[in-house]
Amino acid sequence: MHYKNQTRILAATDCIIFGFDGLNIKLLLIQRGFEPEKNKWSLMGGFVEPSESPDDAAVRVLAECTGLKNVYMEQFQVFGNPDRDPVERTLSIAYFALIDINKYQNQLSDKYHAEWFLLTEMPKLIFDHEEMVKLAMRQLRYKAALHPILFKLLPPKFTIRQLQTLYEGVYQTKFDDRNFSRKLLSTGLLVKLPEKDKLSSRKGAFYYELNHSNYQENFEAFLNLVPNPDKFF
Amino acid sequence: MHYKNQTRILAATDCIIFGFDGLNIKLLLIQRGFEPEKNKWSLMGGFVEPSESPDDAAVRVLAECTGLKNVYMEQFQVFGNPDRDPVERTLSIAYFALIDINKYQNQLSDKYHAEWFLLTEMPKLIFDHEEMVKLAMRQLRYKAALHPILFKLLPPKFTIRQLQTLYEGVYQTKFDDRNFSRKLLSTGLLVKLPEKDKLSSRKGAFYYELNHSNYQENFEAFLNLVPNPDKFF
DNA sequence: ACAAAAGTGTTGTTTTTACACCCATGC
DNA sequence: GCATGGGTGTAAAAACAACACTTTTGT
Repeated sequence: MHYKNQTRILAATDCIIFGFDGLNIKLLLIQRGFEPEKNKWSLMGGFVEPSESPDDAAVRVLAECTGLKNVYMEQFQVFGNPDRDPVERTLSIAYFALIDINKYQNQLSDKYHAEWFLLTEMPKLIFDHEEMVKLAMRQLRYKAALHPILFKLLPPKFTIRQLQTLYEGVYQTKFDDRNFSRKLLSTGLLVKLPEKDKLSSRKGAFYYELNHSNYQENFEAFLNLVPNPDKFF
Repeated sequence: MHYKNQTRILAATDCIIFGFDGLNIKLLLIQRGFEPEKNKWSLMGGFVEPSESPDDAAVRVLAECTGLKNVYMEQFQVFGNPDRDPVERTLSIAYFALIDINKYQNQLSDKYHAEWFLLTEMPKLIFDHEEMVKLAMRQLRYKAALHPILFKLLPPKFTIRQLQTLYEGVYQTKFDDRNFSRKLLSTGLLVKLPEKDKLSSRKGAFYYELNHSNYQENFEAFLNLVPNPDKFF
């Protein structure tokens, strides 16, 4: 049984993969492996297979391209202009993913020619992928202003300074150190570790890790680590 | 030119249409006009046509079913389990819409057998439409806690009491009258009109309307009309 | 001893909450 | 004149923003 007189179209997922190099937000891009636009820079994407949901497809594609599983991913928008893909009509369900850049070991970078790019040094992308990046970045700012998602970009142990640098990179602004760390610590999301990071200063800065049960419980609660967040959208 | 060895699938939009009857939130449902599940209750939906984006399709379907244009609509989630439609695989891009229930004149209710339902009196729905409704409601609560979208459910002139009843309906709780009206008036979104609504009390309550330029400017700003919003998600 | 980053407290302001009484009117 | 919902103020608490100095330690 099937529906009559309806047009079936391709469905794909594309994923904006964010990482943080300690100073700036980066995007993981690949050189497209097939025609058209072969070897042009592109987001990681792939078609939705018959047996999988779009979410499944996005997870699979990410795993294929990066070797990573259990990654934070969020569906944020469908891109569906009839002519967005010149070959044939393709709906793209767009996701953004946040990964700890250290976990991405370049396993597959030869195969896919993947590379990290600063947002300011991003090459031209195929199709409507630049628009996707723009919207993903906006979505990231929006969501991160309310919920503690940026932790997903950091290694398990991190200093408050690293976290603040991350927030400052995302919002392209400076936050007051004292207010930032006070707010952060008052959330109860962090556990202070006995070790210090001695790489970035003589004195050394204490490492923290997430209190995972608190983190999960408070994930949906509205946080306010970003002053006047709406001015950034 | 087309992509080889890929499966094309149907793409549809479904729309959760919210209205407010002065006391409670309602949903507009229709009896499905074709097999399978003909005459079962369903969300308003339709297939995405070759020449239109999903957003276009959602707008068209809403106009066809209700006669309404320029409606507030928001894409909120793709539903794509391979077996969600028993006939054949169909992706559904889900939207929610907020309409002034008075504007819906039942123009087409005969054709589509459309009816308003309280959430508590909703009939069984086809496919995964009940899950869609649940998620749409959650999305509505989330968004309305931050942005002044609920105004879209009211007529152009309304009293503060009506608005508060609306918020109380959405969050199923009572708000403090004085705090609510103070917060609301302090947003600068409202303009007091000289007329009063005399229907609901002897004294009469002043009507307000939106200050449209302020409204558009502040739409993205985070509001706080709902105390402890996260407890509702 | 000095350079470089870490860490920490106070104060004034704003925002939020909780709470109770008078007002205007139609009947 | 009374019942009904409309409308308003205040005080205490909490959250927030602005701001500067001391600590640690490797060189």
